[in-house]
Amino acid sequence: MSITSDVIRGHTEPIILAHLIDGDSYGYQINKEIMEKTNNLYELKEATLYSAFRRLEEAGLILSYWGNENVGARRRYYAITDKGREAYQDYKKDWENAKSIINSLLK
Amino acid sequence: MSITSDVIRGHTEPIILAHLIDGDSYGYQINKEIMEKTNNLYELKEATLYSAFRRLEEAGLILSYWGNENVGARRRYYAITDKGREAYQDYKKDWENAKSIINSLLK
DNA sequence: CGTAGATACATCGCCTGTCAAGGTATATAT
DNA sequence: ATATATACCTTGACAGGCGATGTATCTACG
Repeated sequence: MSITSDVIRGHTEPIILAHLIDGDSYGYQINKEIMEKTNNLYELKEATLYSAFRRLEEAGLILSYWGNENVGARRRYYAITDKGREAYQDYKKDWENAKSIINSLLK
Repeated sequence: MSITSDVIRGHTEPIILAHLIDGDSYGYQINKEIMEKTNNLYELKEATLYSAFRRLEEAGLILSYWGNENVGARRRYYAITDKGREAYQDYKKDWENAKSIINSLLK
């Protein structure tokens, strides 16, 4: 059983940030690793991924630069900023909070 | 710290169903009890609540009837259906699932 | 009596994140 | 040649949440 769009809403950004905490990466790879991590239970759709990158960059939580591959398709790498790390901690608190609220309302 | 709209998305319906499992109720009361249960951390907005009622009723997960109050404002009561109970169990599984997926992606 | 506040329902229209569909380009394998 | 994998990106539709607004009833207060 996979995860629904509604439930995932709002978690895309923290998921990306969490990934970037381990080091710079690029869209295609982030996508693949998330699928692997979840045993294909959750696939971040490309359109969702790229629109999240735009929002994160505009908010100053990540920054991007082109890789200098001389073979294969070009890659746009993303790096998390200090502001991004802070935001991630906030996100995490929100999530812990939301979890306990939702848990208390379902039974 | 309250809960964000994005994170709550998709949980409104199961929250209402969970409430109705304990017995029939009406909008205003459901709203109040949810606030109490969460110590005012989460307030289901009225517009959200009523639109969820419409969806749930249209999907056959709840049904509604007017109370026979002879004083005060009229109340529209809601009751959960068998189909609603089944749907609630599915929702719960989805939630357990989503929780573990999200947890595995944040750290 | 007027008015404020609680109870109770409802709708309209905007906002925002997700995603299906479509597109581009490079490299490798058959 | 053609398919597949890698890698990026945009557009437009969709749906749920919610601010704003409206209605009606009852109680309390001065």
